[in-house]
Amino acid sequence: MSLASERVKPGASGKPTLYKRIRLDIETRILTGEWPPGHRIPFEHQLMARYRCSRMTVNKALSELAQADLIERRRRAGSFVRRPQHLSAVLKIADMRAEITALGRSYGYQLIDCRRRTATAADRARLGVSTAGKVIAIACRHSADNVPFAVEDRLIDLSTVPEAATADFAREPPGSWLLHHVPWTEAEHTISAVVADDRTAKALGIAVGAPCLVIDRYTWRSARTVTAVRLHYPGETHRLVARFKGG
Amino acid sequence: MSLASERVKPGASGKPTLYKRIRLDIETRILTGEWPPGHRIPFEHQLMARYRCSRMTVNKALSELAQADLIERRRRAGSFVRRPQHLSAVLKIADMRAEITALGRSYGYQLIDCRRRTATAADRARLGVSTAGKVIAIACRHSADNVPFAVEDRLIDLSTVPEAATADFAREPPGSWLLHHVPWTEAEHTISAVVADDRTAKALGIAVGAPCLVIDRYTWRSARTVTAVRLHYPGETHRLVARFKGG
DNA sequence: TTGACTTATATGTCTAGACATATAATCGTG
DNA sequence: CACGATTATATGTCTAGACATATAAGTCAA
Repeated sequence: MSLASERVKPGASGKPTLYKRIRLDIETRILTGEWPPGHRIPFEHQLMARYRCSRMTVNKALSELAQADLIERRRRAGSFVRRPQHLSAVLKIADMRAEITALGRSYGYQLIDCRRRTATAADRARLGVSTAGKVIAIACRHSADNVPFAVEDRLIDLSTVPEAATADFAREPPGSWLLHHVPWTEAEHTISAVVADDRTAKALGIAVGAPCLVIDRYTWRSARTVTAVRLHYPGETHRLVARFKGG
Repeated sequence: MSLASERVKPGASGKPTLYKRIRLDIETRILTGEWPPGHRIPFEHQLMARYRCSRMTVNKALSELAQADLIERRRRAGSFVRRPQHLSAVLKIADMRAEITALGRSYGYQLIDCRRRTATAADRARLGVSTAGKVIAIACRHSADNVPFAVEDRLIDLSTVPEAATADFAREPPGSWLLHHVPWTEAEHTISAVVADDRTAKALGIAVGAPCLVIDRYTWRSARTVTAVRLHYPGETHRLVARFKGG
């Protein structure tokens, strides 16, 4: 048996691949606190020696850890364990139709109100713009198996998305239309809880005072506001669920 | 000028690097709908030809897109645009103390109740285990600047984390202790909205019937349940915010 | 037609180099 | 001592190969 055979070979003995093992090793040390925030991770060339592999392999492991925000990489200085992030939510932008049909339920859509107007002061504040261009204000409802699923209250900035003026939002939900016509570069989500007011309760078919989950989403395309949307979900029945892996 | 100079060089003209450009190109086509869900992305060797680069470069771009769940890669078959994910939330596991101090507020912690017992049927159901081992049940409160921030109701499976029996949860919040002593491999979050019941209202110092944001978190370590925790936040004042980039 | 075997192929991982680039550390100078 | 120039170094990206592996597709026999 040659000396080289001591090296961990890919796929050897059913184990995960080498770069995954390196990643998991480091991740474990971080999550157990053995390497606390601020700790400098061994340099790539040190990890090369420790795992007897090439730099690209340790680089792949470290890059993925950096992508996951577990470590921070600084040229010339090295890689450092980051402070744990705040409790933060990341909600993927998705189409309500896709969301509902993926649950195996039939999708329904009703346009409640759609009007085009010059942005009011309130509109400008909500969109975070200072100039008074045209906007479209939309109120609509999404339902699953003919039961109200969410009500949507949306503002679209026509100066960013002029094509939206020609879209038929009676036929197509604005979320779907935007997702298919406007690439977004940045988004912000805020999740909160409220109790249903009269109008929301009526639209969702729930009691006034019942809990609602509220999601506010702002979307930008290269520093220009695209749209601001507020979604009300009935809190008793709707849940946001996410499962994810740490390895 | 040589033929090779036609190739996009790293750092040329202040542009992003090549693999990032490839990633952005593909991402844009997906997000605009030009490549709909199910569409097969050009094979790596085709992208090599199109961008005149090595396979490792396109592989890095595609790997990152796969990590972001935008595409799915299947051996021998190719890479495919994934259906948009459901509206799903990813909440990073973080320490409540870190979360509050990061907001520039002082952290406070009060243990309300802590008892060790053999798992009841309800405990087993909540933890998703079938055997009746020992558990620790904890109720506590986190506050920011002496104002209640969240109440926590937690169950720890002692058969997975026997060391927890010796921890002093009157001194250290169980979330912090676990984060520093137990590496997790998987987690699941559920966000919902409820109205405060009597006990919750009293602990949070809000009115009965006021909206609350509820986060349920389950944590596993390699197929064994570690802990189940339910957090109640006052919905009027607390918000989960996340900002993220699409490029 | 169906099931078992074979083959072709796209992705998954890895190597041993290379040059680019940001920046911490050092050195010199006013 | 303060500040600007230089240097060393760790990361960032890339190449042109290699072999491993899962699997779609084709082949052949029962």
